[in-house]
Amino acid sequence: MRDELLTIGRFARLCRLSVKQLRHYDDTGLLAPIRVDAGSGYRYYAPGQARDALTIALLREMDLPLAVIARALEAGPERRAGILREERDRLAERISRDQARLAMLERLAEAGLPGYEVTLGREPERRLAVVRAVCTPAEIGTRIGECLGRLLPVLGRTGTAWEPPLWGLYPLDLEERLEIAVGAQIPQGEGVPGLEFAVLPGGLVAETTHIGPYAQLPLAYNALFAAIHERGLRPRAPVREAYLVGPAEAPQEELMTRLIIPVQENTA
Amino acid sequence: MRDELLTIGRFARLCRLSVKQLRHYDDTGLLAPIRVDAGSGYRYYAPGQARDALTIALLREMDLPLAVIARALEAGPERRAGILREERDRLAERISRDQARLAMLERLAEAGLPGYEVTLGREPERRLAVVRAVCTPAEIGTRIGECLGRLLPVLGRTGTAWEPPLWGLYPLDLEERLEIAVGAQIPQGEGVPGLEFAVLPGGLVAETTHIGPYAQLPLAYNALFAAIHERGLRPRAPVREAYLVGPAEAPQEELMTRLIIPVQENTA
DNA sequence: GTTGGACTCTCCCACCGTGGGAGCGTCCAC
DNA sequence: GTGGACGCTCCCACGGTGGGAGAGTCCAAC
Repeated sequence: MRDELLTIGRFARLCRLSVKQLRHYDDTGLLAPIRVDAGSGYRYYAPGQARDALTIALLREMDLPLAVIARALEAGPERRAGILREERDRLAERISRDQARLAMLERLAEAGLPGYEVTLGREPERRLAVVRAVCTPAEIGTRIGECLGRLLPVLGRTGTAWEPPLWGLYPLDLEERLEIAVGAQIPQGEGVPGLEFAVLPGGLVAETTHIGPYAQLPLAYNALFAAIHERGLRPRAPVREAYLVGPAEAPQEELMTRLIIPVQENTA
Repeated sequence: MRDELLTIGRFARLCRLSVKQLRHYDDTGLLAPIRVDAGSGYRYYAPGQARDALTIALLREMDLPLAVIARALEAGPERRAGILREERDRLAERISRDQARLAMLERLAEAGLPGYEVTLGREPERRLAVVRAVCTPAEIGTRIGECLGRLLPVLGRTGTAWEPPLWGLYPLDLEERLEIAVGAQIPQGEGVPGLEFAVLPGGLVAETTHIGPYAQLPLAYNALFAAIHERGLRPRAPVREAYLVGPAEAPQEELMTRLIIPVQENTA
């Protein structure tokens, strides 16, 4: 008999969901029982609702948010496939983020937290031809690439004899709106037509060298900032990165980056 | 001057944490400011606290729970490494779970939700020699392997002419305490010394065939249960899996499994 | 018909970490 | 001394699930 209705407990066991979950799905409109007794408030489900409930259980197992599941249930097959593809991409992204985290954790567990030798030194003044950009922290990688794509052709076209390495300039704080820049040191005076000119003042700096993927730079910055503050110094913008061995020259694992932060005595 | 104290806002920018976070870490005892003004309640941080704060930010970035971070901060270097290794393993596990989810999602997005052809049919009675086990849902894979490890040697030793495929028996509901069994069909009568004997009654069943990794079996069960309930039928334990092509014979992608659920007319 | 036990109801709280906002107090430089 | 930036506390929200209290309901066995 198709008409036989099921109480919430039976239905829950049938669909591998908990009673709590079913009530929650009712409250949020995701899956309402086919009948609710007006007097007692008892929920009754039809066997035919098991398909939806099972689908919900399945999609929850893949960690889709309930809101997304709701859209997927209401949508037709083609839109549903689109939604699932979106979620697949979201999940793929999370996996790659997690893999980066895993690598960092690995490194931390083996090398320990310090691991970086921080030195104080003096930097000479440097004159750079730079390209600037504004972005969010997540976009840095892409934006830097774009800046390089604008910087290098101009240097080539104008025959500028720039001196490696390439430089990256960053603010001290990782805010939502970051002003970043990529530059190349140019030999003298007055810059390159079509490129902005910038002077990095010389003076006291703290520095360290990071070897490995850029995703693990935070480890190095951690050590660097910690050392700076422990010495009672104050970091000053912009933070400078010198790309000693860049992505064009070597695989991720062998990238070499010098991190340089100008510092100032903490004159209170 | 090392003695200069920082207000919460300054300190937050320094450590790439939000003010809200710092207050929360104070409340939970993870990182207390070095001084709290008794009158105004203002929190003041010492520059030397930046190391801890930066470490917290770093570990949070790797998604470690605050409680774990707290333990890691208090612990010495060697215990810290141990904690980090644990977390690394946890993360690795999550990644592999997510990868399984990703594969299922992929399949769902491309093949759509139905994808399985469910047929109704009649099964003959089968006599099995079985090995039983009790486990949680997560342990199924391991336990089944163990059962096989107990079943096959006895069959070989006794020279029993069993008929492939191997069978798995499962309860209908995935509860915390699952009674599962693995069995082989034996030709006649009275079983095998040292093995339990079981009879699978013949009768009406719903069935479908799954090709692919076991992690994606839920997709097939979803279709199967949905079809059963839509036809107004009632599933009956035990659910039977026939391992037509098993892990010993083929790679994950080519595993073939027949899912069989005895059903009963819904006599109300 | 009654009783008892299994089931169901609603409502509140907890987890975790973060952010938003209200309403009010404090600090410092002009 | 005044304005604006900054600080404080307290509450609520997100996501999804579980636990538990206290009360009501259903049904089968007696």
